[in-house]
Amino acid sequence: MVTSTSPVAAFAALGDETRWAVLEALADADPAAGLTASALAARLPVTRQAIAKHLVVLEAAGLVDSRAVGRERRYRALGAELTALGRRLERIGDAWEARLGRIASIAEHLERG
Amino acid sequence: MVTSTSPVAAFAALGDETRWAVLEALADADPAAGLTASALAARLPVTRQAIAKHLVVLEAAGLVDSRAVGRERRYRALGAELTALGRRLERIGDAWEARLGRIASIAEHLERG
DNA sequence: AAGTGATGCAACCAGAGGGTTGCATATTGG
DNA sequence: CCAATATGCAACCCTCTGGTTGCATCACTT
Repeated sequence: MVTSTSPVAAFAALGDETRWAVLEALADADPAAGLTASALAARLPVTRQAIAKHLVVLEAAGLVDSRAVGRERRYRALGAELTALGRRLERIGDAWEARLGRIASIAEHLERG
Repeated sequence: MVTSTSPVAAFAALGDETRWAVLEALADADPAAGLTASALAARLPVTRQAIAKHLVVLEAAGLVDSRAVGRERRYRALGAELTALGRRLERIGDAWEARLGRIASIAEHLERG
């Protein structure tokens, strides 16, 4: 797990429609090659610079990968990180539900005396 | 599934530390009773009004539940929604990874001739 | 060597958002 | 009925952020 930053940052990163559009475009692209900021800007209705900023956020959140290839920089979507984040959320939710279950069973015991 | 709004809104809601603090406080509380905005404000270092706004966001995102009890309003954390959201994320991540796997296997086939 | 295309950095703008204070309103308890 | 407590609503402030334009830079191609 290379998940460097806090999950909260990752959720904040996922809390923006444009960023999802970027992620989906990256997921659609050839993972081996990746996509450049310019290529993404061609597909989406915002400037290259705006895309670049989103990519910074996504990379800081660990949801995206980049490598320099000559004069361009190729980005890839990291599905595994998304999966890990999802599992984390799932565990937390389950824990909360479990607590609810315990309370319910205690209440049941009390009722029965 | 009562998940009304878009998942993006839910992620945005989860992209704030204070909101996590609120959620955790709610998860710690007795689920049957819940907590009021005032009670939460007593536990956290922000105003009741700030808490109230966060609760609006969390409820709109479907992560929190509320019911009026006399003159007060009790909030509960909905762990199940969190779990569902987590599963969703997991599925998307897995799909992206699967695509990566397909590409890899195609490449392998091509190499073998 | 020169032109072209891609990136990076900086300034700037407008709107959203987290936070506060203040006040009005409603409901409970004596 | 009256006082106390909890909520709701509104205005306001400041920061963050998504977006833009403009310019400098750097690497590939011819």
